[in-house]
Amino acid sequence: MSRHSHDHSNTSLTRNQSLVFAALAEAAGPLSAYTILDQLRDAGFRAPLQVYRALEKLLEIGLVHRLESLNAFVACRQPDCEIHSTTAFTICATCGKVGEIADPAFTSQIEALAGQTGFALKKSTVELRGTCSACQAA
Amino acid sequence: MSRHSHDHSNTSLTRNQSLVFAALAEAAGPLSAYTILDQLRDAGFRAPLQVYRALEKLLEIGLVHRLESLNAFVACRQPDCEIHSTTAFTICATCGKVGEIADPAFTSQIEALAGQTGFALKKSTVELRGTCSACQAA
DNA sequence: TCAATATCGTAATGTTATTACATTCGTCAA
DNA sequence: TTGACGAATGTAATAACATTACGATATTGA
Repeated sequence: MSRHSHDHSNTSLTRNQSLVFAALAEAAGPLSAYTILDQLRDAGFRAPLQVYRALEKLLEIGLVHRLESLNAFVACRQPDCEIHSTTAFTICATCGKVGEIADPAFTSQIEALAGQTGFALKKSTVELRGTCSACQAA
Repeated sequence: MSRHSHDHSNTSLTRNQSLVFAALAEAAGPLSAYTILDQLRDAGFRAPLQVYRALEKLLEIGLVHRLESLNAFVACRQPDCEIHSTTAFTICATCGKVGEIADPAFTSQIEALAGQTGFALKKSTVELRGTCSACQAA
């Protein structure tokens, strides 16, 4: 195992991993690790580490993203996020919902930008804060 | 006052603000709030809030940046960071040093990307993790 | 001077994440 | 089948990061 494929199917999750993923998949927006913990008390979760360990695995698989600017996590909404190396997240200040934008041209530009200074890029964090179109309309 | 100019001169800082800024300006890399606190014990700092309050002001002025993916802070290295609305940070995994890249074309592309989905962009966080050219050479 | 605003000091608390250690589960080869 | 090994789990304690609350002091401007 331990292929770094981000294929979202055919990966067998453990019970804890499934529970954490389900919590995120059903949520309207990002959840903190401790919010997940609280939601899973009834399922037997007792300690933060149970959540963090599941998250670690889910992040590795690519089923979940971490939002650095929120210290929170979201389920990946893209069917094939392995194709697009860089995902930009839009985070609405009003409704809290998170969107994912995967644009190959954007990815290239980030790589080019890093390349200009000889920086060997490993991972990009792009988080855009603002107001989503729905909330602007309202 | 409360102009949102990012002009780095002609702003009068209080004692606490100056101390915090000096700590960051002299550091080789980003510092956490608690590291700053420890460094300023001798100067009379006793509590985290003294650091956080100074940082809040320095961030507002634009003298300091917050690195979300590190929970840490750096002094702004650009003479005129008000011109470039979006700064991309490169964070070296080896030496810990942080670089700032301000590219107008990149800024435009991020704005365009957000615009595609009708997202009203307020603030962008772009943090690139990898290895700087110096550390690759070594 | 007086009021308004910004800053400061201190303590307590809240939130996020990790370390340490012991145990259990799953798989696979001998 | 057994037993060895790696992955996953359970639990407690602690570390690291950040904010709330409250009161005092300083600065500024009408």
